Amino acid sequence: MLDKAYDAKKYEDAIYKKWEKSGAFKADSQSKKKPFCISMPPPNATGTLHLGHAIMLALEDILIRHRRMKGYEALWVPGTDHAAIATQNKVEKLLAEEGVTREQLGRESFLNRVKEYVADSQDIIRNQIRKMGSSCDWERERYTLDDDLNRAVIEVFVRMYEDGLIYRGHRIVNWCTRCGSTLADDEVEYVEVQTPFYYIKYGPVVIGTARPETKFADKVVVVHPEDKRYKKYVGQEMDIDWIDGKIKAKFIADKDAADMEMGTGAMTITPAHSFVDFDLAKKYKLEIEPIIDERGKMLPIAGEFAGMDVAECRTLLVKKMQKLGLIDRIDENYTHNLSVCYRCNTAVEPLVSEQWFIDVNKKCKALKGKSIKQRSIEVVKKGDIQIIPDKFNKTYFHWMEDLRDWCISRQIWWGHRIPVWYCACDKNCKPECRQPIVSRETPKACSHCKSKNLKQDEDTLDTWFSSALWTFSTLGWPKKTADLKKFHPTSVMETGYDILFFWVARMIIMTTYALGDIPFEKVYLHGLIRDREGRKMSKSLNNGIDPLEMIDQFGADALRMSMVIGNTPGNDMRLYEEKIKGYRNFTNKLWNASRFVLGIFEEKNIKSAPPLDLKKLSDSDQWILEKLNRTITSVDDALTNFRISEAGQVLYDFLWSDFCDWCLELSKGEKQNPAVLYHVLKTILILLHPIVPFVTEQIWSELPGSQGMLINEAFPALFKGKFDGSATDTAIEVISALRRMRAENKIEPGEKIPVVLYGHQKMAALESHQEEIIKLARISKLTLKEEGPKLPGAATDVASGVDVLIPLGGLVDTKKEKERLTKEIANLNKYIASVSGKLANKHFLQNAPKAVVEGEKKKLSDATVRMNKMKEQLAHL
RNA sequence: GGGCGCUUAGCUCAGUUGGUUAGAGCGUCUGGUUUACACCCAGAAGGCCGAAGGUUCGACUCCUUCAGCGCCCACCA
Repeated sequence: MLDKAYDAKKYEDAIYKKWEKSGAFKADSQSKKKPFCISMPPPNATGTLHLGHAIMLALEDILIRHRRMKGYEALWVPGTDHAAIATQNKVEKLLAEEGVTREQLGRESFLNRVKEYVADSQDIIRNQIRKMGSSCDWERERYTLDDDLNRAVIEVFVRMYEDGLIYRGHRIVNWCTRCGSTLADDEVEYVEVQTPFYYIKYGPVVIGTARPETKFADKVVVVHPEDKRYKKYVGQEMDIDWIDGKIKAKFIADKDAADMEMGTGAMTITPAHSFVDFDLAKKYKLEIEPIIDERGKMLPIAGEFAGMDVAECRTLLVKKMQKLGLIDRIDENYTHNLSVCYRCNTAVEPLVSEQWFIDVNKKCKALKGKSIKQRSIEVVKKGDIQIIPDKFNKTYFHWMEDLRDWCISRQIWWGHRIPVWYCACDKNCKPECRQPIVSRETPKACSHCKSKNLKQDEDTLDTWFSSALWTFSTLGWPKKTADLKKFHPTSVMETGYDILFFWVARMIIMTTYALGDIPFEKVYLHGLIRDREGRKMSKSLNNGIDPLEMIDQFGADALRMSMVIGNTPGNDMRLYEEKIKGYRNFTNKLWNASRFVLGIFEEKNIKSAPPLDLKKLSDSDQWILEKLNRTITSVDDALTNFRISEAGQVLYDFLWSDFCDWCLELSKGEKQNPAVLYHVLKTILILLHPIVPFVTEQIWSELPGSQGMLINEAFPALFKGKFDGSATDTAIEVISALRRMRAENKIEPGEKIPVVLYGHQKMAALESHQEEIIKLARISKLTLKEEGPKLPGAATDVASGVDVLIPLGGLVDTKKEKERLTKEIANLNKYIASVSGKLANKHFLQNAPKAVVEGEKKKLSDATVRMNKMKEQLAHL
């Protein structure tokens, strides 16, 4: 016998072990079944999982379990990501607490330290993924730094290099001075800050800047060609007084670069520390002179400020400029967007550096003669990849179209080492020796001078380079594995919309290149989980909810449901304890309904599945089977089409309202049909299993005659037959009316009352449900007639065409009853007016579909009948 | 500056291609130990579906404008 209340903690871990041990999560690449595959977005191997991971695990597990039950060969590949910068930062912080820097430790020891840390994190993460009930194939678990995956990374790099898509170049990049590394464009975030804005006299003009410390080498002034104020200077070269004496400055005009409205309309350019200026410098072939170095210190060109931090330099430089009379004025309330590193929030310094890039515009055979940009846009435009919800298409296209070459080299230690070597022989050797050697294997000697003195590139690859290969590298590529053949392209990529660019877009880029194929057919993007006030959960606000704590309190099933119901793809949701508690209550409801049904089986000594005779069904049996059939259809449809919330909602309502409130209550009598109860309960367990796998599996194990584990059960087929539950609908409406009337007239709930029903056309329905009506409406004596007279002083109502009367004069509050009837008649009047208005409209009759017109006619006649009865009753009171 | 989205009951949110007298959960109120469940049961109150126009026989649903809120991208010398 089941416990009185469901205690998730008591069962979940054991159930998970049983699943895992049984091999139920394992997918077979040799099977004949149609494949369904999800690559789990690999959590960063840094610490613990949060709700963002929890919602991803819940959604993906629901999809996987549903498709598995539907007969697909379902594969869910788990894994973790080395998360280059994030992990390195974490370990650097830990080291800082010990007073050590990574440089002091040296590359090798540092990497060992990181490996230890990652191994610990992975253990924690694996455990947490299991806690959520995730039915992923642990034998296929991967890590982005696994040897196999490293091979895939190198393979792609070398191929891209050979195809000319990867190149090495001196270009302006985003540089984090704290991480000491480049960042990709989308790894830069912007924060609004207030800084002083300086207007500085630059010869005959005044220029505005928030960063005077970058201006030491500015030698060119750009103005708009139409700007009357400055037209006279264009093309001139003149001596002007600058920070360290006179310099020569040139004036040029550019209609795209200069904006007359902005600032003073004149600007000087700083090619080495501004993306826009860098491009301008290229355009006009200007000198590109660095001012700030890679540690964020001023270079010798800054004269007495050399070696200073940027901030310090700025303060002192402004003082100097003031003395020199160069400062025109200072605007103290200037707000602008400061670019910062997405991993450590340090200000990003744009600077020029020699780095590796992926060319996004170069056309290439492997991309069907198109560029990365073109291919990536094409596969979504053509619908090969479908993004859910589709509002993200536009965002995706927009990002792709504006994409600049992707800087992929990082000056950090943790990650995939770039497979490039340089000949370190005497520099006078041969000019060719300065060419990088790009190779799959460590080269033995320089191919030009045969020197064995080779040095590998110190840099590692952007972490997103390796995660971009995730869908296929995890399946064995570049080897032609059975897994790859069976499961790629994967079916769905389910992840948060916040990494659409970082990850999803890059997977599309890399897969269309390396495999000539899409990485996945659908992209399902979930929203962010926020706190009760709609704020992002964060450490600094301390408003985060720990999924493990919630699982401990309410169970994994409850947590899963709370994140999945009432939320649609792409939209953020708020989550808080009461919500999770509500779904804990649901799991308990399911538990108790099962407990009740199982009790009946025990009582009747039912030890195995009782045969269900679909030809001998009471009206109530048909009623619940019809509802169940509808539920099966809509749950299947909803899950197939990624409307996961709807599937959960439909099941919630069916279990609670239809099954518990009515089916089980109606079954507490002589007409109880244990076979029907058995099959309905069994079907409910299967249907609910993808969403709440633990509680359903536990109940399943207690269900007499259930075989094997629920996880392996097939998704239910519809019960065959035409089921008519209309008599039960009538009974339900009559019972509800009686309950309402009792409450309105303040009849004690315990008190049994006499009731008169005039059934009219519904006599048969009422006769067949007398027992249930008497019981559920607490009736002492039921008088059932086809029709009859109004009873003086009786409370009356009409339900489903049946006159419902409670003829106890003393019990009825006549005044209230009059008020109620008057109000209802007024309502009906309005309603009838609107419906008959519609039906009087020629255009409506002409244009509306027949079914709609018929529906309106029925509405009108029903309402009219009801109103007439109400009027009669009112007259009779 | 460009783009996207949201605005429905006190709160959190559903509402499939336009056809409901607009739904759920929580909360509130009235009552309840009835063959599982107080993590429960029965009942009730509560909404001009952000505002104004338009299209349509018909609009919460489609279009336009506006307001408030939010997000993303670009970037301001």
